[in-house]
Amino acid sequence: MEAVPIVTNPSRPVTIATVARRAGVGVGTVSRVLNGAPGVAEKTRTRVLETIRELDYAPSQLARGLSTGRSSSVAAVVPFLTHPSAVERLRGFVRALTAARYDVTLHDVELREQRDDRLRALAGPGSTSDAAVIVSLPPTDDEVQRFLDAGKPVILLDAQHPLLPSVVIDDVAGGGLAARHLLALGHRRIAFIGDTPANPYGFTSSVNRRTGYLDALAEHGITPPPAYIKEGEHDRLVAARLFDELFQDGLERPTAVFVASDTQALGVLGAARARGLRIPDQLSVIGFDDIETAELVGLTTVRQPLEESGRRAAQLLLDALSGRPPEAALETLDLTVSVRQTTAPPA
Amino acid sequence: MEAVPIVTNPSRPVTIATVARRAGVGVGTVSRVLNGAPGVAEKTRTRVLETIRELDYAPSQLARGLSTGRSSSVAAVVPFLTHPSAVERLRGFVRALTAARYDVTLHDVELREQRDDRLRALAGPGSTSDAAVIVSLPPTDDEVQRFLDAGKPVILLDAQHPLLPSVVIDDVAGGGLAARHLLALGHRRIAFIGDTPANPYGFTSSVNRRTGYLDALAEHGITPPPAYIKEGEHDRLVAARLFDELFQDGLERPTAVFVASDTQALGVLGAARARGLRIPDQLSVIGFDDIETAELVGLTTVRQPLEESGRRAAQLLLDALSGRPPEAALETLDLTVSVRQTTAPPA
DNA sequence: TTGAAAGCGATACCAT
DNA sequence: ATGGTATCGCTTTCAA
Repeated sequence: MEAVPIVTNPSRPVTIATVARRAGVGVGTVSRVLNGAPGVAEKTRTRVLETIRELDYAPSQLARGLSTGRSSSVAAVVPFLTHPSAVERLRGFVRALTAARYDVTLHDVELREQRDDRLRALAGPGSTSDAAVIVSLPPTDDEVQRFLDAGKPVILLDAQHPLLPSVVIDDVAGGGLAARHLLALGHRRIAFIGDTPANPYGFTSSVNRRTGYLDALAEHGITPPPAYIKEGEHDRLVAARLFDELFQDGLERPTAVFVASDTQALGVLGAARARGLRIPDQLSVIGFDDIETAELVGLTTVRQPLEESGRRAAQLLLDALSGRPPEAALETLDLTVSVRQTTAPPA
Repeated sequence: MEAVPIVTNPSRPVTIATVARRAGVGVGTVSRVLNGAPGVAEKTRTRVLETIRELDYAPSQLARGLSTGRSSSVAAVVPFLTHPSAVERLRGFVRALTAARYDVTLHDVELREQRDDRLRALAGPGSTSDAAVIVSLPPTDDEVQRFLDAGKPVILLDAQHPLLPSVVIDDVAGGGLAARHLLALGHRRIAFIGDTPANPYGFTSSVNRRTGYLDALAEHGITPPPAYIKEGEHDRLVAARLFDELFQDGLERPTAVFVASDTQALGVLGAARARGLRIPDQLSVIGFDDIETAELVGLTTVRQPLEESGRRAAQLLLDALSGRPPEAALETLDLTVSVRQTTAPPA
């Protein structure tokens, strides 16, 4: 007794020609039906549709793309590992684009070199995607120019460039928000821990948040000692180390610390716990971003609408793709302070 | 004075023909160079390569795909929002596939209906991807058959099917691990909170973990009262509610609870805190998965190698794509207990 | 070693 | 309203 073959359909793959033949029409007609083009008799349309169903036919996206010059797919360049916030943005982006029947190809960037390669490849010819969103990575002028030359719409999300539509927040204002929250509670000795300005990706949010923090303090006539400002690689453990440095020298201890990202704030929280510091009684901590974990651990933080930012970027991209002029070159999202359990008046 | 046009390259896009013409060779030769095919004189190859560089040419993936029948892209179907663990798996997967020069298209699935649509579309003709990985979603026999018919390799990650290579863990063993950790600490009244077996996606890990838990308890002659076993939607807040139910009736309070996923365990932790329960003194909590947040909050949990599972799935997929026979139809990853701060001997 | 030409599977224009 | 055909940009025979 022979083994029953698993493959049900050993025949040639069904193409538009198969459908046309079977339905007794030309390929042009099938194509019209497929694309809802006008000028097809109702009776014909029905017959074709039926044949399509019988054959379980679906047009090759590849062939369609080659023919039309559009692939219905967009690229998302994301620092996947380094930024949890990027994942939440991506979520909003993918959802909105899926709803619009676009595919999203994911380009994880964790190394400087990858970043360069990806941007170069995506902008060039040969790339499959119709457009791209770049998350948290400011492109250089040359890179932008390449995209422009290629005629590919690009949206910047959490990054900015004069020639590209961007969805951002006002980091300076956000830094001010954080500092003022602490000031309002009565804190005067407020430290800052953030990302190094010399980071390989060109992230600038941390420095801007620092500026906002310094401005707010200045308004209150406060100039923090240089030792209150610690910057290092955007990493939880590095942030913990920086926090510990605050306790070395004969430095007067801060009563509060503003950490420029939740990821780093989480590290600070851990380090503070390790020191036996009661939070918020002995030390207030405020983060920035409001990633999901922030809520889980009760971290007070400056909230930016991460998922919504993804949706907005998607919308701008869809606008650009449909040839509509961008509503605004620069879209700035609102910030609020999510007050939770890590901030309180100083002892 | 005229405005300087931004567009540097108003000319027709550069194709393989452009390169061929410019280099004074046929397109076939350029193609051979592009693909490292043998039989090209070194001198010719150099000239072509140079021309390619001058023109900043890159072959159209679309055209190449249409011609070869392969697109160098694979689909990843992921319950993005419902499972944080899925993101970590995806990370490993994307990394490995990027290294192998494949594109990954992301298919977020949050609704039952989306799940069905996506699987159907990806298996059918017309789909761009050469293969697919499906994360945490067990496909039906019909769905599997469609993939098989289409000749598209599929790997299941955190899911299982007799006809498909799968990367999984032994959930029953894992449940046992969790229970035995608590038993070893001296606990006897151990509750269980998990995902509902009737979930719309067909996730089965929770029931299996429950089985392992029950078996381990039975080995110690313990049969937990039915009220100790709570199941509901896989959601943090739902888990918190289920936990609260443990305190209703005249039920003898458990000294420990095994929660079938970290996401749910985080909810339980919150609910316990809200009740003023000191953890682990008054109550031990152990989760499952070891997502990143688990470490941050100090949750004791059963650890499965999430990112590595993604890498393994990628490897299996690459094997399948290169026609090598799958090394094993079923790959089972190791589990360990990450002991942190939420478990201790009962008071 | 190389060039020419036939597909790959769609779309879109041109007749009819 | 519909069929036929050129076209998209590449790979891959087939000759030379």
